[in-house]
Amino acid sequence: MRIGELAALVGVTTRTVRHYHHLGLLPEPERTPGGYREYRVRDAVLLARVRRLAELGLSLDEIRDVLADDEGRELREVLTELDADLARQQDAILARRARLATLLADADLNPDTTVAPDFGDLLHDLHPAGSAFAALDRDMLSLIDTGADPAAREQLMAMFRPLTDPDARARGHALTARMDAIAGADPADSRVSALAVDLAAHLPAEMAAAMVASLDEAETGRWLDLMTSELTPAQAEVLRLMVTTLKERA
Amino acid sequence: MRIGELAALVGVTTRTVRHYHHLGLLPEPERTPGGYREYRVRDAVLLARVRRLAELGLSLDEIRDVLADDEGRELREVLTELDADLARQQDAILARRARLATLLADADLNPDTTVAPDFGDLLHDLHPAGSAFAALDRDMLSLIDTGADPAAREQLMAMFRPLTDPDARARGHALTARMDAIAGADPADSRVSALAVDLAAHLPAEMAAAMVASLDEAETGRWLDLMTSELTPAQAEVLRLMVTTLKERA
DNA sequence: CTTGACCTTGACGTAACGTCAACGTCTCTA
DNA sequence: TAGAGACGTTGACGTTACGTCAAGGTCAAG
Repeated sequence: MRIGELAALVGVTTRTVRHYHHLGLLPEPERTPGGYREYRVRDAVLLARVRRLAELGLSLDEIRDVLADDEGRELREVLTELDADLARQQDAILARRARLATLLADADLNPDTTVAPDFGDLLHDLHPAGSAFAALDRDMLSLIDTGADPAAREQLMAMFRPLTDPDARARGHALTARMDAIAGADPADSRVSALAVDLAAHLPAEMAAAMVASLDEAETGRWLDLMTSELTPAQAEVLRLMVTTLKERA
Repeated sequence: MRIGELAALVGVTTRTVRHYHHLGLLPEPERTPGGYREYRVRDAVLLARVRRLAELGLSLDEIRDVLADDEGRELREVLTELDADLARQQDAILARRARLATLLADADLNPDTTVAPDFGDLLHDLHPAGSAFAALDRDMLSLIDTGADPAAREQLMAMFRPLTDPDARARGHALTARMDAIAGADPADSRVSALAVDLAAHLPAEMAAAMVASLDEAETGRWLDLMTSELTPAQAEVLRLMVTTLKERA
């Protein structure tokens, strides 16, 4: 038997056979005077055994270990471990398909794949279009959202619910407009401190508490720096003053 | 923000971020005078979006296509296709775990992973140890077994059942011994033709029919050549004569 | 001024083969 | 007997999504 026939017999390519030779998974057979590998039935059996293990999902390295280890107890260990690994993969696929299903069901309503559907709607409603500050705020919130686990996200949504009421939304839009208006103002402008106080008053109590608390945690405390570094001096000052106000209130 | 902070924020490594730059999945930000990449919140949002799609199982190439395509209809297509792919993977894992389970359940009884457990037992019983001919025959049969689908394998097992009866096994062992005995004989030896006739008589009718039929099929017809090429001239002659006898009987 | 943490580009390594390239061998046929 | 076509040989690069050095530059703190 030459290599093509062996490969066809076992259902692999000749490249695969040579690869297994190279890795030492299959012994090199005798050569004909012309240099061709000459296989016998035994080689086909050995190759078929390697394929069986490979199709179970073992890596070629693992297969070599198993074959070297006199096929005793090593095999059970590896197979058991492999089964556990497959179980994990099953769970992972299940989770991914679940996320896919909600995404697909919602894709028509909400073409923004950045963020969970419900939270995406919320962000979309909350802020007026065409505002640089609103864009930044939306980015920050969607970032926080993507980094959160489902429980934390639910908590986050709950905190925002008071702001989705029509009256609150109108007040929010007005505040956003004032933030845009002072973009070029002096940080000492009297409108700056006034806006900070009004913003602090506008935030629901729970949200204010969460924001203050987050400032002391290394992982979440950076949001204020991140935002101020992308705002004008006056706008940054508004945020800093607002946080000060929130702290005093706590 | 510098690259390390961005990466930590989104939960990836800096290498990943640079990789995405290289592939054009994430725009290169401005550089500081020192040559450092300087990121803004928007970049974190873009990176998070890429990660979301990647974690769903899209390849980076697919992600680039999706992002380039104005996020319209392309996304639905890819996601639907991905879901089908995941479903197939689930089935594959399920099948592998099933095979694993039977292997694990049987591994103590039968340490031979070359062949299905039940068929392995059968082969082990059928032939005496220490016979070159028996070894070759076992190899051939296990090869045929690994190449067969479950239905064909069941059929195969059924054909062998008559040979597992104690009397039949004793007769089979005697025939194997005779085959070994004539290894060095002349192909014209009278024991050769006698053994061929006795072998033909020993085979169950169904098996004989299957063997004769297989000779005319390109895929399965090679078994005779494979075996004779690994036997002594006299033994090969026995097989050829046996096949002739079977053909005449049909 | 040094240290240490962070950044830069460049390049090789991973798993399991697929896919040329450049060239020899074998078998069949004209 | 010569040529064609099928098949074999080794060698090396491509694939995926980064991990992991290497060799060096930048920056804040002590």
